[in-house]
Amino acid sequence: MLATTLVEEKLDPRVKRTRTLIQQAFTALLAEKGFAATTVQDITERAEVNRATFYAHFPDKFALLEASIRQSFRQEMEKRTLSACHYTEENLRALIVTVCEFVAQSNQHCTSTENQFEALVETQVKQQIQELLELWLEKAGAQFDTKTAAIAASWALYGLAWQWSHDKNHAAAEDYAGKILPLIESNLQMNPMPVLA
Amino acid sequence: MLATTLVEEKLDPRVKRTRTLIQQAFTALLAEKGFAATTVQDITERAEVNRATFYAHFPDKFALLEASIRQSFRQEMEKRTLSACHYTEENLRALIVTVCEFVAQSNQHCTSTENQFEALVETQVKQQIQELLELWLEKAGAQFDTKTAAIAASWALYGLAWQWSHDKNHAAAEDYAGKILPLIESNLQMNPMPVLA
DNA sequence: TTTTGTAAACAACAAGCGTTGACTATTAAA
DNA sequence: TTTAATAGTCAACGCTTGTTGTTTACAAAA
Repeated sequence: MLATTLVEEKLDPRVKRTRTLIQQAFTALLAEKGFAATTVQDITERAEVNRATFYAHFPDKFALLEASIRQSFRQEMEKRTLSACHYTEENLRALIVTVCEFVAQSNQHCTSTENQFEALVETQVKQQIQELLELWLEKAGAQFDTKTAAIAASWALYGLAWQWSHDKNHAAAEDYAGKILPLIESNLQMNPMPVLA
Repeated sequence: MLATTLVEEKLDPRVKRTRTLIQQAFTALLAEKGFAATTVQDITERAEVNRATFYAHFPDKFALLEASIRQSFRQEMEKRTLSACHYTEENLRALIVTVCEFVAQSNQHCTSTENQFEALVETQVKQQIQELLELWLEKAGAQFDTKTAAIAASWALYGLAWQWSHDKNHAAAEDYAGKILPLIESNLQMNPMPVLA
């Protein structure tokens, strides 16, 4: 396994090229055939890279997906400048919408029960939500156990977003966000009493 | 795939025998080698059953695990007569303890990052928690959206249990249950104001 | 430019997976 | 007891996976 620098600092141009080719091929195949149906061979053929080279960069196709998901969700959050800011009700609302839309979009790539795909998305997204919420709570100078609150809130949020996205005729993400906002807030202890419609 | 009756009603004795053998072999191997290291061949050799027969009963080893988990968690709940009763703070506390202990015990079978194993446990356990909580809420005649509340609570509960079980020197399950009880209750809207230590 | 490290290509490997078709054994009903 | 249905066995298949050893190509330093 070649050196995998998370921050892409001074990277051998060959490495950069190969990774880009693999990522592009993967993204395309994901849209075409879905995750389960895509083999490592498919990816390397499309990328015009040797199969052994793939394994020099990623342990398996799951690791590749993991990296893709993490990157694209992070981008989504940065686009909405979520990571930089602090806790407000409006920021939380924006986060909920972001998660809902991201999950909904992800699930287009997986036919019915591509279990492993969904599990990977879940892990990556949840982790980033949790980190963000913990940051918010600490910035807000919360007196209670911020870690525990962030865990509960991130799981609850992801679960609700997942369910919403699997509801075939779901409301607009913005409306749903309004509905579940007090519920998430109660996990963060940011309001005294949640009221669910 | 042979007929898979969830309730074991009038089942060909050969089928019964084969399934039992497979389940037993699987359970043993899980304890010995962990899930990832166990192959279908291992299972069928141990069970003294042809490999093709395995595929007549389960699509793959993941489906087998799924069935095992569902069954054993259900048993665990029944042992504590959780499924039969209604919502009380004490029952919720017992549920939390049950989940914590089950997750902790499950994770003994998976070395470090057996990701797929954990994901399967998560799905099965969460689903059953959710069903139970929804039942409790409806029995209690809740006026709000019980489905949404049950989803949030089950995800939050599982997430907290998971984190607790991965904390290498965690407190006793009973103590932890006491700590997070108000948090879970707030998702179920069963108390006005959670206070986290 | 030459040298040196290292990425990528290539070919071959053992292993596991999931499926198939022909044959045998068991079950439950006529 | 005979018979029809079906569960199980067996051997083989094509395919994907992850790995390895060798050779070639290239990037950055001397």
